[in-house]
Amino acid sequence: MEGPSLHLAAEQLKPLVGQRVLDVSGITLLDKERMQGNTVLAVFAWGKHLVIQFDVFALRTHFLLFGTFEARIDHVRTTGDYERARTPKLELRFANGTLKLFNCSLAILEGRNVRRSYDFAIDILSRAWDTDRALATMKEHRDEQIADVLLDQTVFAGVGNIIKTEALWLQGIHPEQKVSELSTAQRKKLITGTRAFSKLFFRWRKADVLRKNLRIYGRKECPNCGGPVTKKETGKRKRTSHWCPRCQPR
DNA sequence: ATTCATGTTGTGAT
DNA sequence: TATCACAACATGAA
Repeated sequence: MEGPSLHLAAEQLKPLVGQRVLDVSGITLLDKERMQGNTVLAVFAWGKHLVIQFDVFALRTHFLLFGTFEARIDHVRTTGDYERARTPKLELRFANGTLKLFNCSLAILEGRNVRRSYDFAIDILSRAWDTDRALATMKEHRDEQIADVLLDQTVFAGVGNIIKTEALWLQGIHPEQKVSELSTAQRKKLITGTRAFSKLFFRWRKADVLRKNLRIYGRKECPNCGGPVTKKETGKRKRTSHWCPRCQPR
């Protein structure tokens, strides 16, 4: 799950703020009983994290590759997911609804305001996003492939393989290009383009029309030139990249 | 039936 | 010390 999906989740779960946890269950090994009777003080997303703040601690969820959640608040189903029979890792019941978290990595963060421990300047979807900062951090990775740097959560928190792939295609940049081979203008355009695409991703995801709007990810032909798309694991991260060798020359 | 995938962390070998 | 391959987690869609 990429950043925009987490920001959407946080938006959907806002009605839980002020609600008290009436019941806790699930197969997590965390001390989940701590949440029993506790009130949700805030819900927010940072990068690929979803954070639910309680009084003196917070619950941090990372959905990794296979994670999903299901929420019904005021009888409204807030995800496109269907009812799942399997046991949630964690289930929280409130007076106004229920939240189920599946196949995710959970952690308890100590603190009354863990939001302060997150640096929102590197969250691709945050209002606090700092392009100059990203430009500067990028320089510290000049020998790495750009596809690897885009996935680096300490540089572009929230960017995942789809955003990476689409953003590179939109800018006509080959995923295996090294940062040092890109001009400053190219880097700037890539950064602002990645952020702009992330916002589109959010909008499409919300309207459940993401897949059909992806132009190169998972495609066989380049929508720009009609040529064949190359699909290959790239970089030290060995994540799949799709690119058009004609429109994204090395 | 098999393979692949919107991801990260930890371990042990080199 | 750094880097790397690999494992582990765990499920749905094609």
